[in-house]
Amino acid sequence: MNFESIVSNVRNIIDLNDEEVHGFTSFIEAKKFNRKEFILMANAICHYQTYVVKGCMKISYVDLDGNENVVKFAVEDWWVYDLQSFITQTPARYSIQAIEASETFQLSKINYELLHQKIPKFEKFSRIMFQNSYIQLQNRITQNLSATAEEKYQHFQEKYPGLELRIPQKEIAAYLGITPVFLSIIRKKRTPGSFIKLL
Amino acid sequence: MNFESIVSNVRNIIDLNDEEVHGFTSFIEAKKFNRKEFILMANAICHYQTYVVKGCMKISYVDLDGNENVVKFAVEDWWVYDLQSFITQTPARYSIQAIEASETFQLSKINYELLHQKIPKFEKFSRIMFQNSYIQLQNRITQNLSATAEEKYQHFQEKYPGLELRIPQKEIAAYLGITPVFLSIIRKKRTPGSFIKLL
DNA sequence: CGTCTATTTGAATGTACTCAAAAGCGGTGG
DNA sequence: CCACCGCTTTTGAGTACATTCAAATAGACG
Repeated sequence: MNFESIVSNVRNIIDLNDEEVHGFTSFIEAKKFNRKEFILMANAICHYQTYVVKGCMKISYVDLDGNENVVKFAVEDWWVYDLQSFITQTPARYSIQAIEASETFQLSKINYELLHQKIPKFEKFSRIMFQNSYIQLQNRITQNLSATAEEKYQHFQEKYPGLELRIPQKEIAAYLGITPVFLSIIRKKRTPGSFIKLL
Repeated sequence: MNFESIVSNVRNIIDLNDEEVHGFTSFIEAKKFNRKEFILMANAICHYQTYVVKGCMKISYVDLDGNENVVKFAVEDWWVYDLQSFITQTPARYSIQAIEASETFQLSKINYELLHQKIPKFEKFSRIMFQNSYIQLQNRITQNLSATAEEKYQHFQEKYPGLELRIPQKEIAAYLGITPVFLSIIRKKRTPGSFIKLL
């Protein structure tokens, strides 16, 4: 099992000696998901924090009109979970689903508590994770209030470089809050006839 | 000084005996603000958590196009502060301004730390405040992604009952992410000619 | 190869914005 | 108390942005 990426992800936030690294890795479990497999379904309890080693997930909900809205994508080196459900162990508002076949590490709620008891400095890690989630949400709000669909698409590309080549367009449309049809039009507009111009 | 409302606000989340109530109230300061006065300006450090006893505040930012976007209103019994700036003591992304003449209680960052040392159960209070802020943000995102301006206005009315009668319409428009002109049209449409129909 | 889903294209429609002008409203000073 | 000033709200016309619906095309997978 290769813990390299997840350990360095944690070490970006808190220092860990070798013993602590071993303590941490003994609490996490490797798990693979197939394309389209659900990690969490809405209204279930979120039992895991999931770290994506390889692949892509989406966290989303279906609104009253039946439209799916994607809150965020989680690609390599991202964490994903329904924060509220995980912390309070109440039914999740969101579902989490693999868009690509994915490899993950998961930290269960039980091990999460044990980890904090055993290595108290993970309090800081969790607090910063929480803060970062909050800041990410804020950024989405500030952008959605003001930006046009085209600007939002550009933000998406900057936030998730290359992801537009990996996943279906309708997932991106659900993230941007626009229809797949309109996203198609935007993308066409953004592709100047670069090839033809060379003739 | 009447601490009744703020103490019951805290007691909705954690139990406090009389001694703890006294400890808490000794850390907070009453402060009044005039209409249009700034509690916090963007790029300054947020030194206070502010609890609104009476009046109305807005927390907002100005985007690149020069448009003001209101993140939330704080009326009676609401807390308002730039969470990120307060916790990390870094420059604020948002500014906070009184819309009505307002009476508040403020908890400074320094007293916030002392309070947590002296009465550790305030850890829980802060954690829940944080969670609630997070959930509020989530709700805004989920609504903004899917709802039309008219639906958003309805949500606003449900979230802040009667507030549309107290504050200028342009503030509401800035909250909804639409122009004041368009909000005027929406409101007209939502007022069926009830009086005339009676004739 | 056939089926199913995703994407593209076009026309018609709806939603929200800009600009400009007029009307309303609150405060201030004479 | 009234007149005036500045700011907010309303109204209308024209425009831009984004959606719906339907049909055609392209891709993915067994």
